[in-house]
Amino acid sequence: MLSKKTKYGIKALTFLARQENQTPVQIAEIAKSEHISIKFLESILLLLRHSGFLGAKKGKGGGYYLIKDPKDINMAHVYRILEGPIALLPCVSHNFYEKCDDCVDEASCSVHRLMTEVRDNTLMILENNTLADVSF
Amino acid sequence: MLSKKTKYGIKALTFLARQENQTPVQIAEIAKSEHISIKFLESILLLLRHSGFLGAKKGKGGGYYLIKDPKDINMAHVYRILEGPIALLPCVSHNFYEKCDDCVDEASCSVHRLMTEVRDNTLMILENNTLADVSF
DNA sequence: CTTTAATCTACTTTACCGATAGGGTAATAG
DNA sequence: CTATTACCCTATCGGTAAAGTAGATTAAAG
Repeated sequence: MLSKKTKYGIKALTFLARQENQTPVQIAEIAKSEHISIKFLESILLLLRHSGFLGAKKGKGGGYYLIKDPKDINMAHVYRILEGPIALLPCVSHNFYEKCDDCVDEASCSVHRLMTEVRDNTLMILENNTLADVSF
Repeated sequence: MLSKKTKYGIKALTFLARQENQTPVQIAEIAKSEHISIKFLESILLLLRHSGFLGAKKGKGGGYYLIKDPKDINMAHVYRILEGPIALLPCVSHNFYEKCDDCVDEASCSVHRLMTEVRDNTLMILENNTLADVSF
Protein backbone atom coordinates (compact mmCIF):
# COMPACT_ATOMS: atom_id res chain seq x y z
CA MET A 1 0.00 0.00 0.00
CA LEU A 2 1.03 3.55 -0.78
CA SER A 3 2.26 5.66 2.13
CA LYS A 4 0.53 8.93 2.90
CA LYS A 5 3.79 10.64 2.10
CA THR A 6 3.52 9.54 -1.51
CA LYS A 7 -0.15 10.29 -1.75
CA TYR A 8 0.24 13.78 -0.28
CA GLY A 9 3.33 14.39 -2.37
CA ILE A 10 1.52 13.66 -5.62
CA LYS A 11 -1.43 15.75 -4.54
CA ALA A 12 0.84 18.68 -3.80
CA LEU A 13 2.57 18.33 -7.17
CA THR A 14 -0.71 18.29 -9.05
CA PHE A 15 -1.89 21.27 -7.06
CA LEU A 16 1.18 23.21 -8.14
CA ALA A 17 0.83 22.00 -11.70
CA ARG A 18 -2.68 23.41 -11.83
CA GLN A 19 -1.51 26.89 -10.89
CA GLU A 20 -1.80 29.29 -13.76
CA ASN A 21 1.16 31.50 -13.07
CA GLN A 22 4.45 30.46 -11.61
CA THR A 23 4.31 32.54 -8.44
CA PRO A 24 5.23 30.62 -5.28
CA VAL A 25 2.46 28.95 -3.29
CA GLN A 26 2.71 28.74 0.48
CA ILE A 27 2.72 25.41 2.27
CA ALA A 28 -0.30 26.45 4.31
CA GLU A 29 -2.35 27.10 1.20
CA ILE A 30 -1.62 23.69 -0.27
CA ALA A 31 -2.21 22.00 3.06
CA LYS A 32 -5.56 23.67 3.52
CA SER A 33 -6.75 22.95 0.03
CA GLU A 34 -5.70 19.29 0.10
CA HIS A 35 -6.52 18.65 3.77
CA ILE A 36 -3.02 17.71 4.78
CA SER A 37 -1.16 18.36 8.04
CA ILE A 38 1.03 21.40 7.46
CA LYS A 39 4.12 20.05 9.16
CA PHE A 40 3.97 16.72 7.43
CA LEU A 41 3.49 18.40 4.10
CA GLU A 42 6.42 20.65 4.86
CA SER A 43 8.81 17.72 5.08
CA ILE A 44 7.43 16.25 1.87
CA LEU A 45 7.84 19.46 -0.07
CA LEU A 46 11.38 19.75 1.22
CA LEU A 47 12.14 16.29 -0.11
CA LEU A 48 10.65 17.19 -3.47
CA ARG A 49 12.77 20.28 -3.55
CA HIS A 50 15.95 18.39 -2.79
CA SER A 51 15.03 15.94 -5.51
CA GLY A 52 14.85 18.69 -8.09
CA PHE A 53 11.12 18.87 -8.65
CA LEU A 54 10.40 22.06 -6.76
CA GLY A 55 11.96 25.41 -6.11
CA ALA A 56 11.36 27.43 -2.97
CA LYS A 57 11.44 31.06 -2.05
CA LYS A 58 11.76 32.18 1.53
CA GLY A 59 10.34 35.20 3.27
CA LYS A 60 7.31 37.28 2.48
CA GLY A 61 5.61 36.27 -0.73
CA GLY A 62 7.58 33.05 -0.70
CA GLY A 63 6.49 29.46 -1.17
CA TYR A 64 7.03 26.51 -3.47
CA TYR A 65 6.78 26.28 -7.22
CA LEU A 66 7.42 23.73 -9.95
CA ILE A 67 10.78 23.95 -11.63
CA LYS A 68 10.08 21.86 -14.69
CA ASP A 69 7.16 21.65 -17.08
CA PRO A 70 4.59 19.12 -15.82
CA LYS A 71 4.83 17.43 -19.21
CA ASP A 72 8.46 16.59 -18.49
CA ILE A 73 7.86 14.93 -15.13
CA ASN A 74 7.00 11.26 -15.38
CA MET A 75 5.23 9.60 -12.51
CA ALA A 76 7.65 6.70 -12.24
CA HIS A 77 10.32 9.17 -11.20
CA VAL A 78 8.01 10.79 -8.67
CA TYR A 79 7.02 7.40 -7.31
CA ARG A 80 10.60 6.30 -6.80
CA ILE A 81 11.50 9.46 -4.92
CA LEU A 82 8.49 9.44 -2.64
CA GLU A 83 7.69 5.78 -2.17
CA GLY A 84 10.83 3.92 -3.21
CA PRO A 85 11.06 0.86 -5.46
CA ILE A 86 8.28 0.21 -7.92
CA ALA A 87 8.95 -3.52 -7.76
CA LEU A 88 7.20 -5.50 -5.07
CA LEU A 89 10.37 -7.39 -4.22
CA PRO A 90 13.95 -6.14 -3.91
CA CYS A 91 15.16 -8.95 -6.18
CA VAL A 92 12.88 -7.66 -8.95
CA SER A 93 13.90 -4.03 -8.69
CA HIS A 94 16.28 -2.38 -11.13
CA ASN A 95 17.10 0.70 -9.13
CA PHE A 96 17.04 -0.83 -5.67
CA TYR A 97 18.15 -4.38 -6.43
CA GLU A 98 18.98 -6.68 -3.54
CA LYS A 99 19.46 -10.41 -3.53
CA CYS A 100 17.06 -12.59 -1.53
CA ASP A 101 18.44 -14.43 1.46
CA ASP A 102 16.28 -17.44 0.86
CA CYS A 103 16.53 -17.73 -2.91
CA VAL A 104 19.19 -19.96 -4.38
CA ASP A 105 18.32 -19.29 -7.99
CA GLU A 106 16.30 -16.30 -9.10
CA ALA A 107 15.54 -17.67 -12.53
CA SER A 108 13.79 -20.65 -11.05
CA CYS A 109 11.92 -18.70 -8.38
CA SER A 110 8.19 -18.73 -9.02
CA VAL A 111 7.55 -15.59 -7.03
CA HIS A 112 10.28 -13.75 -8.88
CA ARG A 113 8.80 -14.47 -12.28
CA LEU A 114 5.30 -13.43 -11.28
CA MET A 115 6.41 -10.23 -9.62
CA THR A 116 8.59 -9.30 -12.56
CA GLU A 117 5.52 -9.35 -14.74
CA VAL A 118 3.65 -7.13 -12.31
CA ARG A 119 6.55 -4.76 -12.07
CA ASP A 120 6.98 -4.38 -15.83
CA ASN A 121 3.35 -3.48 -16.20
CA THR A 122 3.21 -1.03 -13.33
CA LEU A 123 6.38 0.64 -14.52
CA MET A 124 4.98 1.08 -17.99
CA ILE A 125 1.88 2.78 -16.65
CA LEU A 126 3.81 5.12 -14.41
CA GLU A 127 6.30 6.02 -17.11
CA ASN A 128 3.56 6.77 -19.61
CA ASN A 129 1.90 9.20 -17.25
CA THR A 130 3.34 12.66 -16.79
CA LEU A 131 2.39 15.08 -14.08
CA ALA A 132 0.49 16.99 -16.73
CA ASP A 133 -1.60 13.90 -17.57
CA VAL A 134 -2.39 13.29 -13.96
CA SER A 135 -3.16 16.86 -12.93
CA PHE A 136 -6.43 17.41 -14.75
CA MET B 1 6.62 -4.00 -1.11
CA LEU B 2 5.54 -7.56 -0.61
CA SER B 3 5.80 -8.86 2.95
CA LYS B 4 7.85 -11.96 3.63
CA LYS B 5 4.67 -13.62 4.71
CA THR B 6 3.30 -13.39 1.20
CA LYS B 7 6.56 -14.37 -0.43
CA TYR B 8 7.02 -17.41 1.80
CA GLY B 9 3.37 -18.33 1.43
CA ILE B 10 3.56 -18.42 -2.34
CA LYS B 11 6.81 -20.38 -2.19
CA ALA B 12 5.22 -22.95 0.08
CA LEU B 13 2.20 -23.25 -2.18
CA THR B 14 4.34 -23.81 -5.25
CA PHE B 15 6.41 -26.34 -3.35
CA LEU B 16 3.28 -28.29 -2.53
CA ALA B 17 1.99 -27.93 -6.08
CA ARG B 18 5.18 -29.51 -7.39
CA GLN B 19 4.68 -32.63 -5.27
CA GLU B 20 3.82 -35.63 -7.40
CA ASN B 21 1.57 -37.50 -4.99
CA GLN B 22 -0.81 -35.90 -2.52
CA THR B 23 0.81 -37.26 0.65
CA PRO B 24 1.24 -34.66 3.38
CA VAL B 25 4.51 -32.73 3.54
CA GLN B 26 5.90 -31.65 6.90
CA ILE B 27 6.48 -28.01 7.74
CA ALA B 28 10.12 -28.70 8.45
CA GLU B 29 10.68 -30.15 4.99
CA ILE B 30 9.20 -27.12 3.25
CA ALA B 31 11.07 -24.76 5.55
CA LYS B 32 14.38 -26.45 4.86
CA SER B 33 13.91 -26.63 1.13
CA GLU B 34 12.82 -23.01 0.82
CA HIS B 35 15.09 -21.60 3.53
CA ILE B 36 12.32 -20.24 5.70
CA SER B 37 12.08 -20.03 9.51
CA ILE B 38 10.01 -22.99 10.69
CA LYS B 39 7.96 -21.05 13.20
CA PHE B 40 7.13 -18.27 10.79
CA LEU B 41 6.19 -20.72 8.08
CA GLU B 42 4.00 -22.53 10.59
CA SER B 43 1.79 -19.50 11.05
CA ILE B 44 1.58 -18.94 7.32
CA LEU B 45 0.54 -22.50 6.55
CA LEU B 46 -2.07 -22.28 9.26
CA LEU B 47 -3.50 -19.19 7.63
CA LEU B 48 -3.56 -20.89 4.25
CA ARG B 49 -5.37 -23.82 5.78
CA HIS B 50 -8.00 -21.64 7.39
CA SER B 51 -8.45 -19.90 4.07
CA GLY B 52 -9.27 -23.17 2.34
CA PHE B 53 -6.12 -23.67 0.30
CA LEU B 54 -4.53 -26.40 2.36
CA GLY B 55 -5.46 -29.46 4.36
CA ALA B 56 -3.45 -30.75 7.30
CA LYS B 57 -2.92 -34.07 8.98
CA LYS B 58 -1.57 -34.34 12.51
CA GLY B 59 0.68 -36.99 13.98
CA LYS B 60 3.16 -39.33 12.39
CA GLY B 61 3.15 -39.10 8.63
CA GLY B 62 1.24 -35.86 8.92
CA GLY B 63 1.81 -32.54 7.23
CA TYR B 64 0.19 -30.14 4.80
CA TYR B 65 -1.24 -30.79 1.36
CA LEU B 66 -3.09 -28.88 -1.32
CA ILE B 67 -6.83 -29.30 -1.28
CA LYS B 68 -7.62 -27.97 -4.75
CA ASP B 69 -6.05 -28.47 -8.14
CA PRO B 70 -3.31 -25.86 -8.73
CA LYS B 71 -5.08 -24.95 -11.98
CA ASP B 72 -8.08 -23.77 -9.95
CA ILE B 73 -6.16 -21.46 -7.65
CA ASN B 74 -5.69 -17.98 -9.04
CA MET B 75 -2.93 -15.82 -7.66
CA ALA B 76 -5.14 -12.81 -7.05
CA HIS B 77 -6.98 -14.84 -4.44
CA VAL B 78 -3.74 -16.00 -2.87
CA TYR B 79 -2.43 -12.44 -2.85
CA ARG B 80 -5.50 -11.06 -1.11
CA ILE B 81 -5.35 -13.68 1.63
CA LEU B 82 -1.65 -13.29 2.31
CA GLU B 83 -0.94 -9.65 1.58
CA GLY B 84 -4.32 -7.96 1.63
CA PRO B 85 -5.63 -5.46 -0.91
CA ILE B 86 -4.19 -5.47 -4.40
CA ALA B 87 -4.91 -1.78 -4.77
CA LEU B 88 -2.26 0.64 -3.58
CA LEU B 89 -4.85 2.83 -1.87
CA PRO B 90 -7.88 1.86 0.21
CA CYS B 91 -10.09 4.16 -1.87
CA VAL B 92 -9.16 2.18 -4.99
CA SER B 93 -9.80 -1.25 -3.54
CA HIS B 94 -12.91 -3.25 -4.31
CA ASN B 95 -12.64 -5.81 -1.54
CA PHE B 96 -11.16 -3.58 1.14
CA TYR B 97 -12.65 -0.20 0.20
CA GLU B 98 -12.28 2.69 2.58
CA LYS B 99 -12.90 6.38 2.01
CA CYS B 100 -9.99 8.81 2.24
CA ASP B 101 -10.02 11.35 5.04
CA ASP B 102 -8.50 14.05 2.91
CA CYS B 103 -10.37 13.51 -0.35
CA VAL B 104 -13.52 15.47 -0.98
CA ASP B 105 -14.25 13.98 -4.36
CA GLU B 106 -12.77 10.72 -5.56
CA ALA B 107 -13.66 11.24 -9.19
CA SER B 108 -11.59 14.39 -9.34
CA CYS B 109 -8.64 13.00 -7.37
CA SER B 110 -5.56 12.70 -9.53
CA VAL B 111 -3.93 10.05 -7.36
CA HIS B 112 -7.10 8.00 -7.40
CA ARG B 113 -7.26 7.87 -11.17
CA LEU B 114 -3.63 6.90 -11.58
CA MET B 115 -3.74 4.20 -8.94
CA THR B 116 -6.92 2.76 -10.37
CA GLU B 117 -5.10 2.19 -13.61
CA VAL B 118 -2.24 0.47 -11.80
CA ARG B 119 -4.65 -1.66 -9.85
CA ASP B 120 -6.63 -2.83 -12.86
CA ASN B 121 -3.47 -3.96 -14.57
CA THR B 122 -1.99 -5.74 -11.59
CA LEU B 123 -5.27 -7.46 -10.91
CA MET B 124 -5.48 -8.72 -14.45
CA ILE B 125 -2.02 -10.25 -14.26
CA LEU B 126 -2.69 -11.94 -10.94
CA GLU B 127 -6.05 -13.27 -12.03
CA ASN B 128 -4.63 -14.69 -15.23
CA ASN B 129 -1.98 -16.64 -13.35
CA THR B 130 -2.93 -19.83 -11.56
CA LEU B 131 -0.79 -21.64 -9.05
CA ALA B 132 -0.11 -24.20 -11.77
CA ASP B 133 1.26 -21.51 -14.09
CA VAL B 134 3.49 -20.12 -11.40
CA SER B 135 4.80 -23.41 -10.05
CA PHE B 136 6.96 -24.54 -12.91
C1' DC C 1 17.25 48.30 10.84
C1' DT C 2 13.33 46.12 12.47
C1' DT C 3 9.41 43.43 11.79
C1' DT C 4 7.12 39.87 9.65
C1' DA C 5 6.43 35.93 6.90
C1' DA C 6 8.03 32.19 5.29
C1' DT C 7 11.17 28.05 4.74
C1' DC C 8 14.57 24.99 6.95
C1' DT C 9 16.43 21.72 10.48
C1' DA C 10 16.30 18.65 14.18
C1' DC C 11 14.39 16.10 17.85
C1' DT C 12 10.58 13.49 19.97
C1' DT C 13 6.54 10.78 20.19
C1' DT C 14 3.10 7.42 19.32
C1' DA C 15 1.50 3.51 17.42
C1' DC C 16 1.69 -0.24 14.86
C1' DC C 17 3.47 -4.25 12.39
C1' DG C 18 6.72 -7.62 10.46
C1' DA C 19 9.42 -11.33 11.75
C1' DT C 20 10.64 -14.57 14.86
C1' DA C 21 11.20 -17.45 19.29
C1' DG C 22 9.30 -20.33 23.06
C1' DG C 23 6.45 -23.41 25.12
C1' DG C 24 2.56 -26.01 25.79
C1' DT C 25 -1.69 -28.77 23.77
C1' DA C 26 -4.00 -32.05 20.79
C1' DA C 27 -4.24 -35.56 17.53
C1' DT C 28 -2.45 -39.62 15.19
C1' DA C 29 0.40 -43.66 13.76
C1' DG C 30 2.90 -47.58 15.15
C1' DC D 1 2.26 -45.84 25.51
C1' DT D 2 5.45 -43.15 22.88
C1' DA D 3 7.12 -40.60 19.31
C1' DT D 4 5.78 -37.43 15.95
C1' DT D 5 3.59 -33.69 14.09
C1' DA D 6 0.26 -29.97 13.59
C1' DC D 7 -2.05 -26.41 16.47
C1' DC D 8 -2.26 -22.35 19.32
C1' DC D 9 -1.03 -18.58 22.48
C1' DT D 10 2.17 -15.19 24.09
C1' DA D 11 6.09 -12.26 24.08
C1' DT D 12 9.84 -9.74 22.10
C1' DC D 13 12.75 -7.05 19.22
C1' DG D 14 13.37 -3.83 15.74
C1' DG D 15 11.94 -0.85 12.38
C1' DT D 16 8.98 2.62 10.34
C1' DA D 17 5.00 5.62 9.19
C1' DA D 18 2.92 9.72 10.60
C1' DA D 19 2.88 13.16 13.01
C1' DG D 20 3.88 16.88 16.66
C1' DT D 21 7.04 20.37 18.80
C1' DA D 22 10.70 23.93 19.07
C1' DG D 23 13.54 26.80 17.29
C1' DA D 24 16.90 28.68 13.57
C1' DT D 25 17.42 30.88 9.27
C1' DT D 26 16.40 33.67 5.39
C1' DA D 27 14.40 37.38 2.80
C1' DA D 28 11.15 40.91 1.70
C1' DA D 29 8.68 45.17 3.25
C1' DG D 30 8.25 49.30 5.74
